[in-house]
Amino acid sequence: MVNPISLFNASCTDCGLKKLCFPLGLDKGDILRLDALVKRKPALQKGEALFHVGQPFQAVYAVRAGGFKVSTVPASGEDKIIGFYLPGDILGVDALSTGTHVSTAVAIDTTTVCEIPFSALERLSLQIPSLNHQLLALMSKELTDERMHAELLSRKGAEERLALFILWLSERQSRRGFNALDFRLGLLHRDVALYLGLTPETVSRVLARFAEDDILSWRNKQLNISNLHKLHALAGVNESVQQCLRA
Amino acid sequence: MVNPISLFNASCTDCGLKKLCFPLGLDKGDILRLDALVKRKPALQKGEALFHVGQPFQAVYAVRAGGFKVSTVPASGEDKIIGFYLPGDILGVDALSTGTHVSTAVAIDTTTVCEIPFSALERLSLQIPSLNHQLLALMSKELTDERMHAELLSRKGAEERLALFILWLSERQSRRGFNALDFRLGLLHRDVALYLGLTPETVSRVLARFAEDDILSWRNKQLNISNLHKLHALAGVNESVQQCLRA
DNA sequence: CGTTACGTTGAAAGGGTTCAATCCCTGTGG
DNA sequence: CCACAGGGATTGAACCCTTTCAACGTAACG
Repeated sequence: MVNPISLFNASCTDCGLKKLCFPLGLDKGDILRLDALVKRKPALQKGEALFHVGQPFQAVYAVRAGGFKVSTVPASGEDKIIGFYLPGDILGVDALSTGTHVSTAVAIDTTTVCEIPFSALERLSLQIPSLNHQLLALMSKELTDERMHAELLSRKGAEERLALFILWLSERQSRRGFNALDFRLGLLHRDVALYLGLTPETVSRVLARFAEDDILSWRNKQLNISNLHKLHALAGVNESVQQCLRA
Repeated sequence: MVNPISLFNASCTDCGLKKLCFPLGLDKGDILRLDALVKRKPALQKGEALFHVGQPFQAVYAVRAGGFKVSTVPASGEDKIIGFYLPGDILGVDALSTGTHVSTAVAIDTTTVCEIPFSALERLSLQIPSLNHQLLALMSKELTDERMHAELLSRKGAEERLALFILWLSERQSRRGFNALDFRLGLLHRDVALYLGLTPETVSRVLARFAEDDILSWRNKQLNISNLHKLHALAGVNESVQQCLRA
């Protein structure tokens, strides 16, 4: 019989997400050294927190399945939401400079992560230049994401914000090898509203309008984009945003 | 006679900003090695660009005097503004992962910078762990700043946005050793508006209200805060924002 | 099957934007 | 030294969109 734990404990080498995750750009030997640091953790249930504001920073986490919403307050996402993390994303690095987590990550679904103790990672990165570069690139990605968030929030209209947000999600889906036009989205309207600086009511109304115009439908956590072109137009995508989308 | 170029070419060791800049946390010898990489550049005039969107990434820059506004478009800040950089700040790192600048930095005053070639910096950082850590901390600071930007943009009211923004500037001033309640601010209302997702008209109106209520005055590029307490109240500062402010 | 939380829909109200006119400051040239 | 031009700042009024508050519908869970 195949060991049932083998999948759970899949090494970085075998992981389907290695092209999105840390191993990107590392050679086989280095991946093994990285792999030795990684601790696979038992799954978190929806609503459980991976880390809290104020907690000491000890590790970064790679999402394997499920996802997180991250907010700046201890409560489970009642305040402003500053980001979403999906499979292949790495979270926790925002605590790097202070040594203390400044945000709280809450699972939006049943979620599994890989834990990578940071002190060991930092030590290893001094020996593997490309890993060090990876670390910087990771921070850079965080920066790009946060910038996209600001871009979203600076849009005046609710339609623009939502259209661009969904376009972004779609882009992220396709990067993970999933269908970019039809995918599951475990987020609540409320979460999206908190992320975009809107109210759930507005989100609902805009989505209704989108459905009306045959642009997309989002029912029962399933998002289906039927007219990508119109969505692009509504989002007001320009060159610089295009770059952020691709990043 | 004292060599007039000596001030211009002041080493990191003698620089008044070393507590804010890269050398932070480095010992004397390492500062010298860092210093060897730094190129002091002639001053930029108001409106001149330090780097453009699309330009290859070769160096990061530390602001010595003056300041920059950074936007995501090639034109000189006509579109959305994503950040301001003041003395002691380091800019350019957002190009790190792509190798190409994704933003344009334009001087808002007569401005002098130190240029640090990045490839050399990255090489040196592999030899000096604390410098490597500095690099990560720098990225982390960029992240915090961008998060603050998102925080500002997610505020619903114009008063809240402006109040918090000014509070933030004040905090940055005091960190540089300047008067936190009365300082020069080379920004146009228009720049602030573009940064905060508002119109110049709204900024003007809110500032008029602030002056009316004896909270602050901003005339002729001179900003004077007369009632910090009220400003805090208007900004709706909470714990997590407080942390961002201090960061 | 009922409870709870989320989603939807409606009408009213508030605040920022927009557009346009005027003012003010700066720097320029006569 | 003064006059003029230009860009930015101010002020006013009308409009539009989001928020707010409330009620109702609906899906998931025990």
